[in-house]
Amino acid sequence: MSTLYARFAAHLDDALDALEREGQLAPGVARKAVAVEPPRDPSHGDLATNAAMVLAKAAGTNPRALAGLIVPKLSALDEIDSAEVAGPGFINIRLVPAVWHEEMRAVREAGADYGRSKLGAGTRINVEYVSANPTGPMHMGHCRGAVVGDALASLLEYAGYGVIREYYVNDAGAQVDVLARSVHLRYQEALGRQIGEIPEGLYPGDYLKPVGEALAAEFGDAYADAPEAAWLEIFRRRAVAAMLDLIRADLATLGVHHDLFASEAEVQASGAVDRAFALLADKGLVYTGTLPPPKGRPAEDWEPTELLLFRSTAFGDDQDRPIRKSDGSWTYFAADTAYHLQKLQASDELINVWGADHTGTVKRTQAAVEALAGRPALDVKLVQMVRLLRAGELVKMSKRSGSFVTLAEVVEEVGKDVVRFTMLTRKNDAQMDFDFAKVVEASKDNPVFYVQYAHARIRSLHRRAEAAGVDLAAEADLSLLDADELELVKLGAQFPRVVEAAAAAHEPHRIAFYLADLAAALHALWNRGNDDPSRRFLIEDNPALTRARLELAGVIGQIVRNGLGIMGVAAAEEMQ
RNA sequence: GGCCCCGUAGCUCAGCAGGAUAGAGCGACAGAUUCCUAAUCUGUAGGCCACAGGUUCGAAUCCUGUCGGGGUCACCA
Repeated sequence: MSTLYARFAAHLDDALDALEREGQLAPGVARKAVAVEPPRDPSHGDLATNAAMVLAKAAGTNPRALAGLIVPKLSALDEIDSAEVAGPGFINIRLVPAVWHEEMRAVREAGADYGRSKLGAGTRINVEYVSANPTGPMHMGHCRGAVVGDALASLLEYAGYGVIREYYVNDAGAQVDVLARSVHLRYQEALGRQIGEIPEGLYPGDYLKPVGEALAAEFGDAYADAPEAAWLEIFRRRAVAAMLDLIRADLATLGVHHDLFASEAEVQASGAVDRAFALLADKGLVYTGTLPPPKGRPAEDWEPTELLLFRSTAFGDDQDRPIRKSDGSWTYFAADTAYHLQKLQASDELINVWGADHTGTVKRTQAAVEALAGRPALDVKLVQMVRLLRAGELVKMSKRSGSFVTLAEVVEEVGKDVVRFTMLTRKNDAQMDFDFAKVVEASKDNPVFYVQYAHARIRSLHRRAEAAGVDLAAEADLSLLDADELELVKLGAQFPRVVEAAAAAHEPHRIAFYLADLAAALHALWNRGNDDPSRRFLIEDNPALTRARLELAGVIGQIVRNGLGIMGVAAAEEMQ
């Protein structure tokens, strides 16, 4: 299925070919900058192209003159009602209504696939998101990344990419040892020991109690008084597995499911790190050296140390990065590099969705990927903080007391669909407020509600039509639709374009904004029926007109569903 | 101090890989609304796109610098 815009780009191409044959245009001039787009101002028509302005210089003429040559070729097409030169040399094109009727049939025919694209051409792309440390349940800090990553993955699938949804489990560092110790305490507690206050530095949350109980049931008191070395490894494994179960359950309430959970410990144990740096050493990118002292702060305890370094500055990083600590073990960065190599083996492109606090590590990671892949293959989407508000008041979260707001609580309170939609109402790198009261408000200022309402309205309309005996499968005479109604079709017809642009930019929020626009246009059309009953969708004594308008509603409903589907939001059949 | 992100209407934010007179919602102002097509509607006002240069037919968008706001600077994960 080619989009309407691609089709007219092809028509334009044909016109330019013809001009070349006629000697009006030098052959072989690059047309890369030529665009066929909907003009921003609808009064300029349905489509506009900048072809004449872009090509005028190469044609040795001025834009308006060249446009004057292109226009007759386009005007000759049946699908084009008029084409005219405008402004500095734009060509504005108006299409005959039949084009829009045809597009409506295309929506009906493609159904849930309307808007799907071959843009990705099967390119394999790995989206890594969430990757929260496996030390406890998900809290709201993880939520935005989870939704953005998941929607981005769906968007890319819709645009024709082969997508892997991946979660990197940081199960190798110091904090999972802390987790194991915390669990050991809960284990002792389950055995009836007095443990008193949870010491500073351990995880105090109650969610570790069941893990301790399970270990008590499994091992009895075998490890109760044993030295740490005897139990650390096994407790860590059990605890991480339990935390991942928690996390998976939390993510499931959001409708987020990963294809793959990759273990940092396994990456380290498998020898992948050695292999990755052997590769980089072959390229001359590994050396032993000394880093400059830290900048900004005066560092009294800093002393120059020889370390094994990766030459990330060769790829734009600010300084080279250590790959081995002075105790000989790999740094986090080293393991991360090996992990990215692992991902590259199954994918052509990588995307990491990270919290904004990881800003500082973007360059080195991209440097490592570029070194390994031979080209820049990693895009990093940083998601900014979400402030939680309750009726305008900031909800305080304290890590120390463990009184963070969990993801599960929020989903429980406002629902999965509201959370997901709301998280996509800002672009990823803008800060966001999440107000419990506002996100569930049933009013026009709440895009979540307004989009759902639009869909529910359409469904309710169809239900009533069916009850009144209208045959929704019957052929509709779309020529009965008026200009305002066709405007709505035109907006709907932009959906495939929006999908492609959003996918290319890795920006799922664009779908949400588009749906809000589409919903507003639908409501506006609907509201005309308040003043003028003849413009309602159901006209009792005019079955043909009713049928055409119902078809329009159905088409818009389909597009809303498809857009919401990408966002992972269920379309409402009715409002409450 | 280095690097990254941000600066668009009074507020909250869009602005589609450079396009024509810069948009939406809220708020303000002026009207409409005894409607089960309900959870409002119509219209108006409001802008030096932080600032200064540059690139070009054309810049909110790309480049450089300045100012202002935020984030980040580990052999941590």
